[in-house]
Amino acid sequence: MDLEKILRNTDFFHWIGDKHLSSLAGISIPKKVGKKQTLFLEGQRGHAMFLLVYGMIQLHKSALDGRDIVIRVIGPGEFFAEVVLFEQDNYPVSAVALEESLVLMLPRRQIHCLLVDESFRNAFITMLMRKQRHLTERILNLTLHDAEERFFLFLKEQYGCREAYNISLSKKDIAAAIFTNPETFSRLIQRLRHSETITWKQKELTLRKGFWENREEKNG
Amino acid sequence: MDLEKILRNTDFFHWIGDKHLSSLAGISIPKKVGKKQTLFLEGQRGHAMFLLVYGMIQLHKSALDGRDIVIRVIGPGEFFAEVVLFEQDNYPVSAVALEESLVLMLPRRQIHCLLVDESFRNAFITMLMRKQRHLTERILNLTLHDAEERFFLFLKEQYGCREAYNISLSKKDIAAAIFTNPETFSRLIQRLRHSETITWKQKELTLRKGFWENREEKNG
DNA sequence: GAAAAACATTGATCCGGGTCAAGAAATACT
DNA sequence: AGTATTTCTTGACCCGGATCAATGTTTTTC
Repeated sequence: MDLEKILRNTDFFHWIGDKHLSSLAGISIPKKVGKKQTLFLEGQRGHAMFLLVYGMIQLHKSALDGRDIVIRVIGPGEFFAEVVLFEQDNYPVSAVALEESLVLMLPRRQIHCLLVDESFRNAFITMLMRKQRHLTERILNLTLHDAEERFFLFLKEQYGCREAYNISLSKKDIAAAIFTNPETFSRLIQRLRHSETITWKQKELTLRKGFWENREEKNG
Repeated sequence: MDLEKILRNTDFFHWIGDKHLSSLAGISIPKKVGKKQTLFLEGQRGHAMFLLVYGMIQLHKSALDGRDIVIRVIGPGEFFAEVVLFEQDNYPVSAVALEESLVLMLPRRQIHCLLVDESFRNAFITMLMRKQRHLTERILNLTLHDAEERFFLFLKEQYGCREAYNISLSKKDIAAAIFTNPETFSRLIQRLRHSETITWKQKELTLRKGFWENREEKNG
């Protein structure tokens, strides 16, 4: 596996000069995470941020009453846990692999060195801003969309607008990602099946032809 | 008014060397914003971030159906609209003053120059991370607390844990900030009045003695 | 100071979706 | 394989809070 190539393919490292890129590739540590395995726990100390190469990672926070809230689901090419580079040493969320995944660990020290380079710095900060925007969208999403809309937004964000999907996540995990529970999600799926909006057997999810186009008009 | 002193008093600029601080004070443009006045609109072009000196600024986003969602309420000493420094030129939210406020405009160009300095850079990025964490908390808040809890969290965040508050915000604005509507908020207030948890006439809000202490036990 | 506009309260009604429970189906375990 | 455990589905029930509507109250405006 060619780390340098992987890094190059993320939109983030696209901007970086070869010199920095290869030095980064040199210091990044690849790590496989099996399905349901925990990468780190909320509150744990840590000195590295991560880049997801393939797979899917769920970031969640635990409430005092034991409930878990999914903050976001990370897809390939995305960074996470960058908070640990600066503000504090403890991971603010827990990270669990929803599928078999490969991550690169990027140690804090090296990232700090790279920040001296202006192009790297700007790319890094831009990435942070994009995250912030994303979280903002999620708040919007949460308050003014119902479960159905959140489901399709989830599909769009994680896999893009397609007509057929190969879903390896469990329904339970999807339910959590769209802030609902398995029961409600199951009912939602039934409704969509009956209205012939979707079919879903095993891992094969397909949408009614022209689904996204019609949806766009409806929502502007 | 001594800009340099104001800047020095924010936790952010605490770290900055005098040299940078005064150069920043030199380039920051103070601006008064009257109650209900708009500082900028979602989608508008802009090249400056802001620091709130006093007052209260509401950041909100408009949905397609016309509803407005409050992303957050900015208090004195906080930065906002920093997204415009990097990722894109357009403000992603609208900013309206909920009370008479004073802001400092910090033009993008100068901020970029300051980022070359390591201590400034680290403080800046740390500030971004803190925001991210804050948004994350807000998502948690939204999903697992009810209106009552959100109200007290709002009080705590905006004014701290006190027993008496002087509230200049309208109930309507508070309702929006805690993601509910005026009707529900009004009913909530009545409930709290009857259970003798609070009194609230005019701008004077007072909490039952020992309110916060008892609350802490209850919530861990 | 009167009219208009914005804000606040209260009541009646309704619904999305959370919770509890119990069975079915799929996975994992030895 | 057969059992155990987790996941998924379905039904019954309930509740927080949104919505609509009507009225009272405060603030703006001219």
